[in-house]
Amino acid sequence: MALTTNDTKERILDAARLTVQAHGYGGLSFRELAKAVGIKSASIHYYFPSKGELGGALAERYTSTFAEYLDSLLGEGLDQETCIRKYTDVFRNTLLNENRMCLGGMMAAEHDELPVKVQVEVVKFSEMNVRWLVKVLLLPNKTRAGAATIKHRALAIFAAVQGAQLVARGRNDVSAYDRIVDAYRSAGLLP
Amino acid sequence: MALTTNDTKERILDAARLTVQAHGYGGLSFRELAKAVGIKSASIHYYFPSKGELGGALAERYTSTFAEYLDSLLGEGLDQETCIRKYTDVFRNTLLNENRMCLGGMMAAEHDELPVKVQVEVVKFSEMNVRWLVKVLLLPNKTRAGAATIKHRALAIFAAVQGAQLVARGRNDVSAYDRIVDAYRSAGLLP
DNA sequence: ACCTGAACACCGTTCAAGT
DNA sequence: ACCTGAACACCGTTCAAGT
Repeated sequence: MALTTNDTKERILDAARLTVQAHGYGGLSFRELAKAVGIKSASIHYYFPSKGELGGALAERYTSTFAEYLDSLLGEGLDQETCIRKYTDVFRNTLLNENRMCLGGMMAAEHDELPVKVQVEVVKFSEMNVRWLVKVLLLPNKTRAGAATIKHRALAIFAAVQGAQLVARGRNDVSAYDRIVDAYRSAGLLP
Repeated sequence: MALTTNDTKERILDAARLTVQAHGYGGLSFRELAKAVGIKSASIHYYFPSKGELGGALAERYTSTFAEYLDSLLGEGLDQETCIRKYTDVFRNTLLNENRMCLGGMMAAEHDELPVKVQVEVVKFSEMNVRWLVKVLLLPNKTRAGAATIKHRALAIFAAVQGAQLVARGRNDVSAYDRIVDAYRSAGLLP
C-alpha cells in the first residue's frame, strides 16, 4: 500500500539523475541503469517506454524538487543576500558531488540530442529559476527598477551561475566557481 | 605540393567541429563523419587513431584559431568597449549558426566523457580566453584594481558569457542571449 | 600512403514469451 | 502487473587485406 515511495520507478529516476548530472543524457545507458536498479534493461521500458519519457520525467521531478527547496527559503523569511548565497550554494554543492552539473545546464548543452518533451522541461526549469530570482530581487522595499529590468537581471543571474558551474566543471575545480561568484558580487551582478 | 590546406585531415576537422558544436563530442559519429567527408569510417582512424586524438586536435585548433582572431582585435588598436562587444558577438554568432555552442563550453559540460587529452585542451581554451580578457580589462590607463582582481573579473566575464550562451541554447532563443548580455552590462560586470 | 570490409562489444528499441 | 531473452540497426575500435 505504498508505505514507501522508494519503488522501482523512483529508484530508476534516482539512479538516472546521478548519471545524467555526471555523464549527460547521452551518457545515460539503459543497460547500466538496469544494473544499478537490479533488473534487466528491457524492464526499464515497462516504466518508461522510451528514453525520452525517462528524460522528461527526470527533468520534471528535478524542477519541482528544486522549486520546493527554493520556496522553502522564502517561506523562512530569509533576507535577499542570504537567499542568493543559498542559491549559489546549491550549484556549488552539485560540483562538490563529484564535479556534477545542474541537470538543467547539462541538458541545455545537449539540446540538439533531446526529444522535444525534454527540451520543453529544460525551458521550464530555467523559467522556474527566473521566477524565484525575481521574487528575491523584489525582497527589499527599495524597488527602483522596473519589472522588465528585474526580470532581465534575474535571467542574467541564472545564466551567470550556470556559466560559473560550467567553467568550474570544465576545470574540475570548485575554487574556480567560488572565485567567479565572488567576482559577480564585486561587480554588482549579485546582491 | 600542398597548395591548399583543404586536405582530408582538414576536412575531417571541419566537419567534426560543426557536429560537436551542435551535437557534442558524444554526438560525433565516425560513420556520419566519414559520410560527410566521402570516405569510410575505418579510414578516419588513419588520420586520427582514436576519437580522443580527433577531439584533442579539434579543441587545439579551435583554441588557436579563436586566439588569432581575438589578438587581431587588439592589434587593430580597438578600445575596451569595442573589444568586449566583438567578444560577445562571437558567441552570439555561434548561436545564430543553428543554435550552436562554443566548442569549449560544450566540452566542459561533457567533461566526464572526455579523454584526459581533450579535458586538458578544454582548460587551455578557458585560460586563453581569460588571458585575452585580462589584456582588454587593462586597456584603459586608469587601472585602479590589482592583478588578482583583474584576473578574477576576466574569469567571471568568460563564465558569464558561456552561461548566457548555454541558457540561450537551452531555449533556442538568441534574444535571451542579448537580454542576458545587456543585463551584464547594466549590472557593471561588462565594461 | 591511403583506404576498405568484416568482426567485436557496445547502444536504444521492439516484441513475443514468461510468471 | 512486472520481467526477460533475443533480435535489430546503431556505435568506436581493431585488423588483415587491398591498392
